[in-house]
Amino acid sequence: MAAAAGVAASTVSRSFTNPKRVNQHTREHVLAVADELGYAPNPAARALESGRTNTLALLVPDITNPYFSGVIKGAERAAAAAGLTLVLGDTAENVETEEQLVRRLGPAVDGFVLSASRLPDEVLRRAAELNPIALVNRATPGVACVVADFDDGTRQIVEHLASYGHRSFVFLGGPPESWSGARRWAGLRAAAEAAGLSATRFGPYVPTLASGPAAADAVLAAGATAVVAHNDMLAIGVMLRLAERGVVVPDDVSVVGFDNIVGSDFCSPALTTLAERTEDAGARAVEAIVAQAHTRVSEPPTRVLPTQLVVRRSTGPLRS
Amino acid sequence: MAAAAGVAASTVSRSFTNPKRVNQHTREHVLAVADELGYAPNPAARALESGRTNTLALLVPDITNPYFSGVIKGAERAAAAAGLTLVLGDTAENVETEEQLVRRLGPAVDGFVLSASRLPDEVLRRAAELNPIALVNRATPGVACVVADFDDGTRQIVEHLASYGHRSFVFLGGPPESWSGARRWAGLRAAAEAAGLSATRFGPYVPTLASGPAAADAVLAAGATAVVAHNDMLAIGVMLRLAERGVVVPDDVSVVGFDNIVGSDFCSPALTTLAERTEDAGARAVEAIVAQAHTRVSEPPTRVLPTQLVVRRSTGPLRS
DNA sequence: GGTCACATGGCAAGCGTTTGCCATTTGTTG
DNA sequence: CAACAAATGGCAAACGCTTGCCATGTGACC
Repeated sequence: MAAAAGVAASTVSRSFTNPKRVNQHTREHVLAVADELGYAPNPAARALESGRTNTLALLVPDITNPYFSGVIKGAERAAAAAGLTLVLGDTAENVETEEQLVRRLGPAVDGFVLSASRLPDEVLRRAAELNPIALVNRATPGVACVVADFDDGTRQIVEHLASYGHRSFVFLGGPPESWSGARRWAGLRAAAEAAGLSATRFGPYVPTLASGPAAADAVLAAGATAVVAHNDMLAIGVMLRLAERGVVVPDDVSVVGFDNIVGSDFCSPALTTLAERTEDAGARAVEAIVAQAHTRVSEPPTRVLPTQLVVRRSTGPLRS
Repeated sequence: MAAAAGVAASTVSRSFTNPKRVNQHTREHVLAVADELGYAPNPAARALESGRTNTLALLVPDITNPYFSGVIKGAERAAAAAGLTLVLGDTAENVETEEQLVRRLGPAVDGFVLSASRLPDEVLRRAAELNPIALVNRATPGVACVVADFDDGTRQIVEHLASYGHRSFVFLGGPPESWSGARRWAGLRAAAEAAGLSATRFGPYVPTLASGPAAADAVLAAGATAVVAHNDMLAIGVMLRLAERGVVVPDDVSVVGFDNIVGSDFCSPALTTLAERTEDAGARAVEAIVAQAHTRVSEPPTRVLPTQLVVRRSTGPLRS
């Protein structure tokens, strides 16, 4: 390339990265030749020198889970806006896979967004020393994170149920390792106490459609009038089973989910659910990493994103 | 790293890439030290030397569209199995964005998987000269591709409707630029002719829930007894509107979708839809690229993946 | 014991950029 | 017109790894 343009490699380099350092005329010529040759600076060589790869990795437990689609999209958009390339990794809900990916990708990226990470605090802390890291819906001291406001969200849920006259509800728990699952239950319990409701936790359940029958049967056996499920998939699975058993939602039982996934709007009845701003979360996490790249601070910020209860047809008044 | 292990850099390198070239004992020691130090070879430096980045890019029109989740997951899995890193790009259903991404990522990756590409044949051909490319659900001469068997799939749909006594159906078309949309309609028309049914095409519609009302109303106005929608989201949108207007599916109108997305199983009534093997498609596309990296052939293969009609409750006998 | 093949480790030359430093040219100022 | 500063381009080192080549050590075979 340098030869083709009749200049030194350094001039080509500066034409791309440091315009003011070369004569405008020269620069135009270089760029013209580059365009003609379809030339673009080799990113690997660039990375070698600078140590910066202009690449970010986003790790999620399950790419196909629609809940993470929002995070992915938001991160992708923010990364593109910052001129960064996004590498996507699927940890298969598996701690070893996650750790391995962090290790393997480490030298190849400028930072990690870890969504719903299962990594122990200790491992996270160590990884954060090597690469900028931002957590989504997971918190650990010393690492930047973006979390949904579950305290407020769960309060909204409880008050919504209370306003319909419910005096108690059942929480169908998800995976025990889930940080957000723990936050949800803690929030629900606190809000229930504040509102004078009684809350019971069932489970843990694998939060999928397939767990619906077992969970629904447990709910019926307990004679509950309201159910809050770990996520929408489980909530929908429960509703399917309830319908099968002739139980009417919301007349007999009210059902609430978490996540507001695609489908929670068109299942039957449409599901009342707590919506998180997942795209925002992904974008903020990327921004946090970009900020860290500039200036590392000892105690990175925790951002709390608002949540909103989307009220649909799956909740209703307590049958008197 | 070399210093820490007390060997030369070349020995470290060979310990990782060329085990037989190093004494097993030495190698174990090197790997042990590497593990202790959390060391991993710098991919950028590796890429510089070899020109291979061990990275693949997957471009999809919309990451959040559940239809592509399968392709992403399949590609991710196949890439991981081949020791490749997957870079994900969202083209935002936009030709310029797609072209720009291909250009920008080109030197940084060993190949592209382009899912539902909107790029003109000419551009694709040119890009394929620079990087190995595999297309998913898009075909163009000279480029490897993996496509669903729409001819057979549409035949299954038509015969299914015919078996219920339907004598005609309406196809609700999607975006005019969609290659698979064109294949779907061509297949339906051919199958309809073969089976002696009459087929009419409405649209184009933006294939989302939101287009449901317009499409459903057109269907009702035409007095159709069966509808085949461009995809599941549109099909579900139509069903929601039909329910709103008191039309019973499948008693009054049968509805069929494409894609078998998450949610087609729990919408009401559950949707009869043509399932593609999207994970397989993603995996096969990655494999095609890996194969090309070894040996470039003049006319790369087209792989056709079977499709299967998933019959659920949204289709039924013609009301007599 | 002498030869030879083979196993193994080190040396050093790149790979394509970036960047600090120097040389040259051009323009400015007193 | 001298002296100096600014603009601009080139040179060369460095980034961390791979790999061809060479040096050394070891055992086998005659």
